[in-house]
Amino acid sequence: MAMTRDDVAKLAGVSSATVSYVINNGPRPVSEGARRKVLWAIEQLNYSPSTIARSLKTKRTHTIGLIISDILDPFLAFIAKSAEDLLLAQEYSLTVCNSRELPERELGWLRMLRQRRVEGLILLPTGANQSLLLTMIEAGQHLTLIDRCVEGVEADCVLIDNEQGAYEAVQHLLALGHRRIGLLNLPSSLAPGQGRLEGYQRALRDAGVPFSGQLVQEGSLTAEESYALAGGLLDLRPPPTALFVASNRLAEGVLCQAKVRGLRMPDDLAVCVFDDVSYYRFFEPSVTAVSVDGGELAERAVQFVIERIDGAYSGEPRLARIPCQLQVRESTAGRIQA
Amino acid sequence: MAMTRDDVAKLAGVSSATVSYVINNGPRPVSEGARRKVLWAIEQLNYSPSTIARSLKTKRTHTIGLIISDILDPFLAFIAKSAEDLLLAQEYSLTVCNSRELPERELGWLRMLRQRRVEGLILLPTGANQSLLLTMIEAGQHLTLIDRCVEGVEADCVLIDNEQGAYEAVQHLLALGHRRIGLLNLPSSLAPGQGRLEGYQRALRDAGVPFSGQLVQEGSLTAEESYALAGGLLDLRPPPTALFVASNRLAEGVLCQAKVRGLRMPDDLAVCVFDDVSYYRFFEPSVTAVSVDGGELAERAVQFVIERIDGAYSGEPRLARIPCQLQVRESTAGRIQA
DNA sequence: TTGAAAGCGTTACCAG
DNA sequence: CTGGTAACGCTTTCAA
Repeated sequence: MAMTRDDVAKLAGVSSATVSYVINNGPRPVSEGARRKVLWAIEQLNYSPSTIARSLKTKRTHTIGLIISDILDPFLAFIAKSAEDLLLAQEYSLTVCNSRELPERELGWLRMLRQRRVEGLILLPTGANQSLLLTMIEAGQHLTLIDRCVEGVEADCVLIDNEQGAYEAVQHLLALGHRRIGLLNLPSSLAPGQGRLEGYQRALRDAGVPFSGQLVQEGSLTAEESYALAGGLLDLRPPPTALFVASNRLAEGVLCQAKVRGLRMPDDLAVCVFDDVSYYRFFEPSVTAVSVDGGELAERAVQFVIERIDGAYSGEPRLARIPCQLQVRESTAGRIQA
Repeated sequence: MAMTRDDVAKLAGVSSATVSYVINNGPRPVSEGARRKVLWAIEQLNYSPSTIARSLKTKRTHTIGLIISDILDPFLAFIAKSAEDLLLAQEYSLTVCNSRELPERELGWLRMLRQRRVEGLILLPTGANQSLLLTMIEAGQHLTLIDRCVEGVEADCVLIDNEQGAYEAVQHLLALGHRRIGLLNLPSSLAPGQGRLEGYQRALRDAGVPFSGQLVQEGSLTAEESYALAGGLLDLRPPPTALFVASNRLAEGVLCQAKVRGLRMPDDLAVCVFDDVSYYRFFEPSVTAVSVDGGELAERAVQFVIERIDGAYSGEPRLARIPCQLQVRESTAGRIQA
């Protein structure tokens, strides 16, 4: 059913090489007559060239892979979308994979992408699979890590300034007079959780407020889990007057608890979230958040990986750090601003 | 840098055919000794087989393509994720593309996926590009349409029961006593908008409430646009007492307006949205929505396409219709239920 | 149980 | 300007 270049050549009455040259506009010129015939034959046969055969020959796939933990996370979805757009403009296509934070699944995708010979890889790593990553790098795979580094893996990396973002958020809560500030954190075994915890601690320290482990809970992906963890924090006696929540997924649990318990924000509970999500603006009350420009993150990651592919850069691993910005809204500041 | 099967064969001291057989577990048996040597050599060389060469030979890609309008739409993201999971379990991988509702972009992705020889295609169509779709089908491409049909294109199709969902939603608003119900709709030129409009109209008719074109606005993707359209509806004199909003993206504009104008839901304005999104549950007030099981939609679409590929089904185009369910919450019913 | 070899659909080199 | 042809890395048939 599928036509090949030979069919086109036959119908056009030229050689298959000529067909190639008109399709690729080069590398050598083709007479106008031949070109016309070829184009006509392509049209007739509905011929579509095979990327597969082409890749086998040229050893280029024009594909880059992106592994993230979960496309349902609005922040990650935005990164994926931004990366797709940026890459499309450079004639690359993007294959997006969800690791769900599971090393097993990450491993599977890494293998798969490797077998597909992606030319570059952008990875939000689980932290495991170091040995495969190392052998891939050694084999010449261009890799850019995002959001987290991986111990022992030297690669370009685009990080978020977690410590700074968390510091500002907690400082803001402290400035409002809160002294009993809970932290619902990502696993502190991973860099983002680590950084956010450090920012939290430093802010407390700078304000002379003692740190209490009781006020810190850690968890991750599922909605049920975050709901339960938030509940644990709110059950403390006395309860925290403010919560700093380390991610939008975790925040769902908190907002849910606030609703169920009838807590009014910010009076009964002030809430500040790391990761700004579109609906926070019109939430009731609107939600104070630490925002990170996902587009910028995607841009740096894409830039790093494309520069490696093009050979525009081939030196030491680079590090980019995306700054955060605190968006003060009603969930902490009250109806100060709409 | 990248090893080939021949390198492995050489190192293992066997033929390249043998290497193939151990990698693929067949189609013929390999002696334990040879197998062991091959495995060892693979390990040594960090060999990773090339999907590309394999595909060229076998004419199978084990890839299916999914084109949706926008991965940032939580409903679509959920479909993409569900499809990925389902396909992964059957050893297929999924390539997700965003058309942004633009025929141009859709065309580009269609061509790209065709060149990549995807074995199946799941498409949320813009409605354009019919001729390419037809030639692809004619060329044997397995296609499943989701959410909308395309005029003149005969393919398996998984639709949402828009008319029924909209009918129930509006009926619910009517039952609460609303008579001036605005509709913020998707473009009615597309099937979903069409169906939702029809459900809206039928509900009014059944209740003996006259239809007023004034109360209907149409628009689509961008946040700014939906905000403006919602504003238009709310500026009517007298304003509608209730709004039925045809999608979660459109609803952002409405919720935003409600906040800015200080409208209290449901007293000042009752709101019901088509598409249930996770945060509606803990929104303040929680948002009444028509929910559609995206997982089920994805499942049917994947099933259709895989059955075509396997040859398990090869008859007439099939149609599946996913039912909707009204989730009554506070934005219409008041604090009746938490 | 094994190896040799013929393709798969391209690209690009080498002669004309 | 053009056609023939040798790869690219793999699978699988055919003979051994």
